[in-house]
Amino acid sequence: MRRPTAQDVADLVGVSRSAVSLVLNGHGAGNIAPNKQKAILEAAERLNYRPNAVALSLRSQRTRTIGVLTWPSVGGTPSLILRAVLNSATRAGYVLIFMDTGGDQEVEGQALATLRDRQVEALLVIAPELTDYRPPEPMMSIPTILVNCADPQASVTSVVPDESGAGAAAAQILVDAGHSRVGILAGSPDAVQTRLRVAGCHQIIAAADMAAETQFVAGCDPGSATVAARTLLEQPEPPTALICAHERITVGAALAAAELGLRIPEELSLVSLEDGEQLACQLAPPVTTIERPDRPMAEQAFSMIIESLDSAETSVKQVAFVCPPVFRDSVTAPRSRQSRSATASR
Amino acid sequence: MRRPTAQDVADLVGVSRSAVSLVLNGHGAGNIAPNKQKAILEAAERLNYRPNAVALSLRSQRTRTIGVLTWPSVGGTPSLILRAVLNSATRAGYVLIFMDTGGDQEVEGQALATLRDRQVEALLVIAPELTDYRPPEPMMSIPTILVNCADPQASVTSVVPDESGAGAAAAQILVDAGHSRVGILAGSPDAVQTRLRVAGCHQIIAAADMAAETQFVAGCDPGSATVAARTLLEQPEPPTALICAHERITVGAALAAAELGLRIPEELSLVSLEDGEQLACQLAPPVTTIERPDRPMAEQAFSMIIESLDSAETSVKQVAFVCPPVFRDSVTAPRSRQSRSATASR
DNA sequence: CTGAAAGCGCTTACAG
DNA sequence: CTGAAAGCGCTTACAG
Repeated sequence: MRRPTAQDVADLVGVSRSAVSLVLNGHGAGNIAPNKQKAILEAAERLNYRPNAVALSLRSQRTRTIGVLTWPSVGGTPSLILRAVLNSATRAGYVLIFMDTGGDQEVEGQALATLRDRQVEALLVIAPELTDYRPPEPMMSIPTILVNCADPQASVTSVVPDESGAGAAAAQILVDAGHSRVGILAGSPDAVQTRLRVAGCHQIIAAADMAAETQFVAGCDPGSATVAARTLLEQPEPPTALICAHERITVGAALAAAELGLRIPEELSLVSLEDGEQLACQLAPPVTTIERPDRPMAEQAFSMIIESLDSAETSVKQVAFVCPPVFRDSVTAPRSRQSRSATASR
Repeated sequence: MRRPTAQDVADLVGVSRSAVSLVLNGHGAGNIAPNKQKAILEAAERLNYRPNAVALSLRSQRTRTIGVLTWPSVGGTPSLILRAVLNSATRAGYVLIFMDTGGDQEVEGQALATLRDRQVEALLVIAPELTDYRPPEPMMSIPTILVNCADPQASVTSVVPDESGAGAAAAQILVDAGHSRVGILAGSPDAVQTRLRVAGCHQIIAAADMAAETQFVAGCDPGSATVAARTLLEQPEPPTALICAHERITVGAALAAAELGLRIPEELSLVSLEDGEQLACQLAPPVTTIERPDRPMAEQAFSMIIESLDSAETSVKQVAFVCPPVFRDSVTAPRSRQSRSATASR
C-alpha cells in the first residue's frame, strides 16, 4: 500500500496534479473553480494525502533540517539543552539530525560531510561543558552556532554561560551570609570551565578578603569529591562553607558532611554550580545553586539559527548568559557567627 | 557558491551526467572508456563533488533515515541508549531524526506524521524506564521497534531489560553474602518498572525465607530516598543490607548511612539497580550494581531494524535482556555473622 | 479558469 | 562504448 501522491489525488478528482498542488497550498482562489477546489480538498482528506517532504526539499531547495553535532556524544549532552533545542525545532517546523563528533577530528569530518550531503540548512554544535572549539574548515560554509563552547578565534557565533560570573555569584552568596573561610571543590584542573569558575570565585573571595582553599576533583565524581571534601573539612580550621563546581561534586560534599556529622546548613553551608542533572536540588536539604541556563541558551541558539536562515545576515556574535542563583536551604550564617544560645538550643 | 552537481562534473570533463553517475557508482567498467573514467574521477575529486542525498532519496525511494521517537523527551532518554543507537546508525550509513512524543497523544501524532512525511524507513521508540506502550494506529505501517517499553498486546517488536530478573539478581547477591534482613528502596509504587523489580526481589527473598521491608520513593530522588532509608535503618532491628532500585536512590541510601555512622559495607551492604547515570559506580566505595544493559539493548534494536528493512520479514518478537551484575565493594557478610574479633579489631 | 511543461539532482534502463 | 530519455514527487511559471 503505497503512500498516496498528488497524482493520486488528481486522478481521483479528475484534474491535473498542478491543480491539486495549487489548492493544497492555498493558491486555489482565482485559479481553480470553487467546486473543484472542494473536491480536491475532500479527495486529499479521504486519501490522507500528505506531500512527500523529500520531493518538497528537492524542489524547494530547502530541507528544513538542521544538523546537530554533539561533542563528543549525544550521551553527554545536557538533557535540558537537548530537549529545548528539539522543542524549538519542532515548533518551528524543522527537523533535527543528530551526529556525534566522537571528540575526534576524523569522525567529526565524516559527520559533517554526511550532514552536508543531507543538505542541512544549518548546524548546531553542542558541548557538555564549556570548552574551546575550533570549527573545521568545511563548517565555515554553513550557518553554525556553537552552544556551550566557543571558538577562540571567534569565527563562529557562540552561546555560552558566564562561567566566571557563576563562580562569583556562588562566592557572593557565601560572603553575604557572613562566611569568611570557604572551600572550593572544583572540577578537572585543566578544563577551561574549571578555570573560569574558580577564577570567578577567587575574584569575590579576594575582594572580600576571605580565606579559601581549592581542591580539584578530576572526574567530577561523587567518590573523589567525598575524599576531597573530607580533606578540606578535616583541617584544624575547616571552612564553614563549600562551593561545589558541579552537582556530582555536591553529592560528594554532602556525603562527606554526613560522615563527619556536619549538619547542612547549620554546621556547613553548601552552594552548587550547574545542576543540569538535578541532583543538588533533590538533596535533603535542597542545595542553593547557581544554575547554568541550559534552556535559555538552547532557545537563543535556535532562534539565532532561524534568524540567520531568514535574513542571510552573517555577523558573528558571542552571547554570554548570566547563570541565575536559585536560593534553597543549604546556606546560612557560619556557626561562629551564631549566638551561643542559638547553638546551645539544639 | 553552489554545491557542485553531477552535471558540473560532466561539463568539466565533457561527458554526459549519466557517464559521471556510472563511473562514480562503480559501473564504469565495460561502459565508459578508461581514460574518461579517470578524467571523471579526477574532476569529481577536484570539484569536491558529493551526490545530493535528497535527490538520491527521491530517486531510490530510500532515505536511509530512521525516526527516533523519545518518550516523553530526548532529555530523559538514557544516555547510553542514545549513544549506542546513534553510533550504530552512523556505522550503518543511516541518519537519525529525533522527535519527542511529549508523553502526549496529540504531540506524538504530530511527530509521527512529520516522520512519515520525511519518509523515515523505520521507527525506534525509546523510553527512559520500562513502561507499557500502545503504538498508535499509523505506526503499524512502519517497521517499528520499541526499546525499554513494550506493547501489552505484543503487536510490535520490543527490546526490554529483564527487570524482575534484575531484582532477583540483586536479592540473590545479598542472600549469597549471608544477609537475612534486607530493606528494599523502590521507585514509584505505580510504575510497572517498580512492580517488576520488587517482585523479582521478593521471589528470592521468599525462597530464602528472609525478612524484607519495602519503602517506595516516588520520585527516585536522593532526598526522599535518604528519608526512606533512614526509616528503614532506624528500626529496632534494622536490615543489614539495602537494595536500591535506582542509582539516585542509592545516593540517598549512602547519605542516610553516612548520617547514621554506618560504614559501607562493614555495617551496611548496598546493591543498586540500573545506574545509567553512573552514580552508584562512582560512590566511595563503588556500589555493586545490577546494570541495565542499555548499550546491548540499543544495538540489538538497531540491528533488528536493519534486518527488517533488508528482509521485509515482519514477525513480532519480544526480546528480554538479562541485567548483568557488576560486583564492586559495597557488599559483605552482615556484621552479626562476622566473628567478634573481626568486629573488635576496628 | 485550466493543463502541460520545466526543473530540483540523481540513476537506470534504453537506443544508437 | 556513449548520450538521451524517463522518472522519483513536487511546485511554479507559462501557454491556452
